[in-house]
Amino acid sequence: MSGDRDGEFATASRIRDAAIARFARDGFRVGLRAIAADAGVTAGLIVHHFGSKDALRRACDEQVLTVLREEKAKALTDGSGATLLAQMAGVERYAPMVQYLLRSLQAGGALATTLIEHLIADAEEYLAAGEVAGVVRPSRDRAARTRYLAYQATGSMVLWFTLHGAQATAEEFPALFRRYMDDLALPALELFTEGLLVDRSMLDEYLMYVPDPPDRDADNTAR
Amino acid sequence: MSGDRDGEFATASRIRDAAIARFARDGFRVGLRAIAADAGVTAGLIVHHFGSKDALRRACDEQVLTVLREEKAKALTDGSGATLLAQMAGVERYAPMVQYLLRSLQAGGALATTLIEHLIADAEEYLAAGEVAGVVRPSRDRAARTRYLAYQATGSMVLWFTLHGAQATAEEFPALFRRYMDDLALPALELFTEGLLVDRSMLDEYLMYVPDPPDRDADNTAR
DNA sequence: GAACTGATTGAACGAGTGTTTAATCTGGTG
DNA sequence: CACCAGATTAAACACTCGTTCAATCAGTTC
Repeated sequence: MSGDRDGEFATASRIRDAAIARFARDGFRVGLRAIAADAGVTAGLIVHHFGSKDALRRACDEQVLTVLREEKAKALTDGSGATLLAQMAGVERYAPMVQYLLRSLQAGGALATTLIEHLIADAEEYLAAGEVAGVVRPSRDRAARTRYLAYQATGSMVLWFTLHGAQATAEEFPALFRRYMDDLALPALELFTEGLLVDRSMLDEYLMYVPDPPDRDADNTAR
Repeated sequence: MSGDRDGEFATASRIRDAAIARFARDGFRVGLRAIAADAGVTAGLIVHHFGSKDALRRACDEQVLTVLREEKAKALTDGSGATLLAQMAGVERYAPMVQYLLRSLQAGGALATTLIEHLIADAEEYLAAGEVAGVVRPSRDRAARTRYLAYQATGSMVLWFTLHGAQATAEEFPALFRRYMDDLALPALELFTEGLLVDRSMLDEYLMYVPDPPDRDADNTAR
C-alpha cells in the first residue's frame, strides 16, 4: 500500500502498517493479537513473517525512518527538523507516523536516539547557516547550544504529547498538533528575538565563575 | 522510616518506599513480586495493605508529592520549580523520588498533570516577580510564555532522562543529573540574555500576520 | 485460657502475553 | 496428476501478571 513493491508482499507491509498505527495509538505494550486483528490476520502469521514482536517493531522503526528521510529530502527547501514533523503531522497520511515517532521518543530506545541525533545534526546545519547569513547570533559553545535547543524543542513536544496527545485518534491528532504549534509560536519568537532577561548580570556572573569554555571530556557522543 | 508515624505501621511505609525506588529504577511495569522481594515481604501482603497495584502507585504518588511540597516549603528562598528538582536530585536520599517524578512525567497520568501544573504556577509566580523587579522582560502573552518555558524546561529534562538517565542506579543518578544541568547553564543563560536571532524581522512578521492577542477559546485549562 | 483481629504467607487462579507446532489451504512446477 | 514450498490458521505451550484464598502466626481483649 505504501510505496512498497506490492502484489505478493502486500500482506507483510499491511501487517507492518497496521502495527505502526496500533503502536502509535495504544503504545508499544499492545498485543500481537490486536495488531493481527487490525491487519485481518492471525498472531502466528506475524511471527511467521517477522520472526518476533521485537523484529516487527524494528521493521516499523525502519519504515518510519525511511519515510521520514524521503519527506526530508523532498522538503529540504525550508524548515528545520522539528517543523518538518509539524508539516508531516498536518498530512493525514503521515499523522500515525508522527505519533509513532513521538511514542518512540517517549519510550526511548534505538529509534529515539537515532532521531534526536538527526534532529541535532539538522539544527546544527541550520544554525550554522544562520550564523553565516548573519541572522543567528554566534554562541560561546555552538555544539552545546544546538543540543540545548534540540532537546528543548523535542522534549517539549514529547511532553505535550504525553500529557495531551497520547490518546488522540489519528483523525484528531493533526488539529491537536497544529494547536500546540500555534501556542508555541509567539513565546518562541519573543524569546528568540528579545530574550527573557533585561540585563546581562546573570550571564556575566556565570562567565566570571566559569570563564573557560567547557573542555569536553572523552565521551561527548553519549551526552 | 520517612517521617511517618512509625512503629506499628512500619511495614506499609517500607513497602511504599521500596515501591518508589523500584518504580523509579525499572519503570511502572515492574511486578509486584519484585517490589515485595525488595521490601522483604510477599506480593499478597502488598495487596492486603494497599488493595491493588494501582492503589499502591497512588500511595507512591501521594508520598512523593508530599515530600516535594515539604522540600519546596523549606527552600522557598531561591530557585524555581525546575531548580528545586535539581537541588533534590543532588541529595542522595531524594534522588529516587526525582527519578520517580521523571518517570511519572515520562509515562503521563494524574501525577504528571498535577506536577506540570505546579511547575507552571511556580514559574508564573517567579516570572511575574521578575517583571515587577525589572529583571524579566514583559511578554505580549504572559500565560503562554510561562507555559512555553515550563514545557521546554521540563520536557527537555524528561527527554534527557528517557535517553540517558532512565537506567541509572540511584547512586550514579545525582552525578548524571548534575552534568545535565551543567551542560544546560551556558546555552540557557545566553538565550535568556541575548536571544537567538540578530534582527526582529521574524517576530515582526508574525505580529503583522497575527496581530491580535490570541483570545483563548472556552477550554484554556486542558491546553 | 478462649476468642477475636490483623499481619503474613504460600499456593492457586484466571487472564493476559509472545511464541511454537501441527495441520490445512493455495498456487506454481515437474 | 503428483509434488512441493510458502501462506495461513487454530490450538496449545510456557510464562508473567495481578489478584484471591485458605491457612498460619502473633498479639490483644474479655
